[in-house]
Amino acid sequence: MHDHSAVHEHAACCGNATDTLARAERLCAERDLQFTRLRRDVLEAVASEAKPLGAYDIAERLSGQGRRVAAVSVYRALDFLTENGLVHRIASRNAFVSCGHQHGDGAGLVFLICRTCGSIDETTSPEVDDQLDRTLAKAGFKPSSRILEVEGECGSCSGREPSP
Amino acid sequence: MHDHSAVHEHAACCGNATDTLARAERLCAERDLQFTRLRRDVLEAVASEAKPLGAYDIAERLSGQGRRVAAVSVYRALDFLTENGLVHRIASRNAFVSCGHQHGDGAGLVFLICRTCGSIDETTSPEVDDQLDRTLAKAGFKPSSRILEVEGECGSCSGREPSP
DNA sequence: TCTGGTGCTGATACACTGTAACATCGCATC
DNA sequence: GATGCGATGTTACAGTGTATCAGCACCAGA
Repeated sequence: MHDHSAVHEHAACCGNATDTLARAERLCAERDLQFTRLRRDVLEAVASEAKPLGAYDIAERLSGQGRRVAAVSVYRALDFLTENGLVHRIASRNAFVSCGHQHGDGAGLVFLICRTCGSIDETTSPEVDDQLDRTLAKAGFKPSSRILEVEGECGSCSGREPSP
Repeated sequence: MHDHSAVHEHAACCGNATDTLARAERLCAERDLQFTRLRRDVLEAVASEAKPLGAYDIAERLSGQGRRVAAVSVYRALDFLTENGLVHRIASRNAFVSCGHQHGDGAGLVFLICRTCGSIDETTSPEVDDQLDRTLAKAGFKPSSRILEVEGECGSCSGREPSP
């Protein structure tokens, strides 16, 4: 069903897809939102990859076997999922990853994008948030949302020799 | 030639376009690079707006009067300008702004994008950089580049009443 | 039960963003 | 002049995202 030959071996991978789905289901029940089949399938597709997926990739994965999922439907599902914090958009890649954490809604996320294996990790850093808030206040700027994405090499890949 | 009816009144605007061009000329001379007409025109277009411009916007502005500038040419010019730090790409908008500062090449920039007037300011913050480096080190991640973009309301706009 | 509204999905079309490939031009160098 | 190189022009196309309208399920209320 899905390719495991790649380099990544993140905890965030496949094993957690079911967790993510369960959490989503709970959250939607709490907020009285519909966790429909399409939304579930889109979330599952995203959650089963540590790499970010494009909307068209997702559409392709969900299509086949007599089912056709158009990209536009995927976008709508992704809008829903991002609004509810279940999925994050990676602006620098025009792609999406499932949210691995249960952070408070307001938490400032840092995305770590590995150039070598293509995987994405997310962290939070209150210290960075603090300093950033201070910087913004000094500039007289009232933030409402922010994007912080770092490209580089992840721990697993820098431990490994670069492939020849 | 260009619309001044808008809300913004940033110092970064129009008056500085000539400064930016002069700096670009100097920099290209130093590095033995060609500062061609197209590159100059693209930079001028970007520098004369505090708002980020899309590549197709730029192409449109440069076209007319018997001249036709295709978007692909604009992209090439933008590649050149971004590689040399004269222009920055705003990932969250798929758009470009001219670089207002003379920061060292490695400096971590923070882009402040105003939702109300659409203008973009840029700052740097060594403190944020410090904390971010620390966070990345803790995660075992070696950064090579990063994006930090904040959306919100700029000082001039939050002083002003919201338009009805 | 019927009816109307609301929210989700399907489908088509289209706009915007970005790249590939090849031809041409100008310029420096040999 | 011949050659090579970088920049630009041109066309075509791939990838990303939105607008719009139609159908469908489901629920509330008459």
